[in-house]
Amino acid sequence: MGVTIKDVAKEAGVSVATVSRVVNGMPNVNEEMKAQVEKAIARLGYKPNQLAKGLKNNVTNTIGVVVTDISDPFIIGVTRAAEKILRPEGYSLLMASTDNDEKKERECIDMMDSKCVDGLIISPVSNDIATFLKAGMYPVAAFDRNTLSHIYDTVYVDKEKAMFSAVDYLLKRGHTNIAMISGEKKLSTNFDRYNGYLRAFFENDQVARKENLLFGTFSRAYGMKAFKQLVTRKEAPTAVISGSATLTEGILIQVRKMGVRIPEDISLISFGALSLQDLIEPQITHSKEMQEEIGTHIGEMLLSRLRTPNLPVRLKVLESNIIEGDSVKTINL
Amino acid sequence: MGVTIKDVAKEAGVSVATVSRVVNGMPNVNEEMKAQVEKAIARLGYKPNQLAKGLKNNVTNTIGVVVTDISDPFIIGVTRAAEKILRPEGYSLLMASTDNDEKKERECIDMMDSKCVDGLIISPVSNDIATFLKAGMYPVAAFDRNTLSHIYDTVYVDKEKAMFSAVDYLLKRGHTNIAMISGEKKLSTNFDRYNGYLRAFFENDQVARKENLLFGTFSRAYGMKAFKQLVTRKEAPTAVISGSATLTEGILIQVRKMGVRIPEDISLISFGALSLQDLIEPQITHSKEMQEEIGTHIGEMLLSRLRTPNLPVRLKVLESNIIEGDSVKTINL
DNA sequence: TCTATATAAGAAAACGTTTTCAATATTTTG
DNA sequence: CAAAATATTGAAAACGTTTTCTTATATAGA
Repeated sequence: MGVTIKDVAKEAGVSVATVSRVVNGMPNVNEEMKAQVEKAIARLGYKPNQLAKGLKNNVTNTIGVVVTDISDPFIIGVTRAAEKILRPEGYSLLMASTDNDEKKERECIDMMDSKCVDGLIISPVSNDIATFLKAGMYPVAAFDRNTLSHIYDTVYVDKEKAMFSAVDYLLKRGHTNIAMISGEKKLSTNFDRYNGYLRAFFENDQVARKENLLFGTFSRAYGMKAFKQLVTRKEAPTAVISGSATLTEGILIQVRKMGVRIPEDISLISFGALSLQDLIEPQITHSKEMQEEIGTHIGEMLLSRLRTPNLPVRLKVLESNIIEGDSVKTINL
Repeated sequence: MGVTIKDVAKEAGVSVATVSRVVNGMPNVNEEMKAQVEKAIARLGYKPNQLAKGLKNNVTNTIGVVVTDISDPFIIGVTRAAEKILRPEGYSLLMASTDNDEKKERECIDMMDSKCVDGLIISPVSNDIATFLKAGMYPVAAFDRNTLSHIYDTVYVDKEKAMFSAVDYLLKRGHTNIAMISGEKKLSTNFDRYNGYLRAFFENDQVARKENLLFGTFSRAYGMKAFKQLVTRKEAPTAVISGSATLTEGILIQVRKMGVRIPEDISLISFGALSLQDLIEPQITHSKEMQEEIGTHIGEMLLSRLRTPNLPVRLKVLESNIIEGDSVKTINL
């Protein structure tokens, strides 16, 4: 469609091979010729076709990003941080949302595959992703879920520990009826949280109640719904742990709607800070989502593996501590 | 690298032409052969190489998205809405941020060009973008800036009118010392605002002051800085208009930091609602950014033009009305 | 039965690159 | 100055597709 290397060759009166050599800065090309060719390139405005280049060289300078939802602030934060690492190295990002749907995830990966991405950034939904991913055999970096950490480079926050800390924090302050609102049950991140939740109860010699663990979707809507359900129970929990910033937003909207007071009526701990945390009353006690750190690590891991493919598989576990606000009340025993 | 059409042909004992015909559902292929080929495809797990396909057919099923910053909530909102339209039709999104830098913008467009995107979504920075964009001649849909509305399909919010409404609203309530905090001065959107600002003063027989128009970047940091500067002036404005939700966030953080009261000490109108608007005191009087509407229109425009390229150029102008909150005080004259 | 027409399948060119290989021109060396 | 080494160039194959053009086979018409 546009100007091809052949056009440049004709314009400069040389062969396409020579033009290619000039374009790619190969040695052994006469200075005079080189100047000729460069002039022709400028005159015609030639840009190498990356499709053809990719087909020949097996390199597209494109990284696929397969995530749950590209409009989720957490995901965006991670992606943007990774982009900051990858873009300066010449990579661009091909993005697709899976909406936490295994079928869509598979489609996305197939698409990335057939578009020959050089690498993949993924927050895996399905556990058997490896079976249909291995065909490609390009570098993969996973985050937020640790189901694939034995196969692919992974960076994730230790959710078991984070949840343990949150529950322990609450138990130590006299809460025992502690609810957790989280996203899709099948995600490994939720299994980790579940374990952390149980361990905290176990170590504090308390007994957890099954009905206090609520799973739905990482959305405002579910945050609202779940919180409402909790509050209207006969034995409403004295504290709630929210699984993500987005869920917390929903919870807070519901809180205001129902006129519930935090922390007087119910205590709240959030996984992930709100984007306008500072402007909201009360300050929410939370553990950081660490989008920046995750994204940066993901970018760097991918980059290093693109350069030296047969590195050993790496796992980067980040720890997130509780940052105290004013949303937890101490109960007198 | 992976399984090619040649492998399938060999496996099925037919020619590549036949395989291609089967894959693309072309007529004139024997049922028996077809079954053979399909079995071979399944056995080998063949996926057509989109690079090769794109090279041959001039179709990549990829849409380039060249925007100021992929982590800006407004941009994300638009992009996600467009993705909802485009993805089901088989397109995926190749994203790049320009950071409002003309050079970067040009690089991004060149990159999209050389990766042979089928179409482009763009919020243009530079005004002479058309000169280096025309080479490609693929469908382009622009938003948020109207500099290219005579050349490319464009959807944008009438910022002149929106700003007029905001200023008029304030003037009618007794404010005359009205500041505006906005982003990069060179952007057309700011020129429109400037015009709206002046027109409101003119129609209300008031005189505008040049020093009340502040331009910087669409960032929290600039919102904080500009607001501080305004408030510490000897003749501080009685009202501030913020050019974007992100700027408003910065302003509000500064407001809290400095202990300024809204609207008692200073009134505020924001272009764009905060994501947690409902949770913040006071409710901010604002005009909607309309991300969803913009993104949906962009997606639909692009889609229709991909299908029928020689449609006349379309311009969709959206109107945004003032939504009243509690952040504007009426001054007794 | 012989020719005309559909139908089915393959061979090969093309898309825009890179790269190997062979050919030529230039320089160095003895 | 001849031979060997080196530097420069171009022709052509290859990457994985699609598609045009043949060709072979089957069906129909006379």
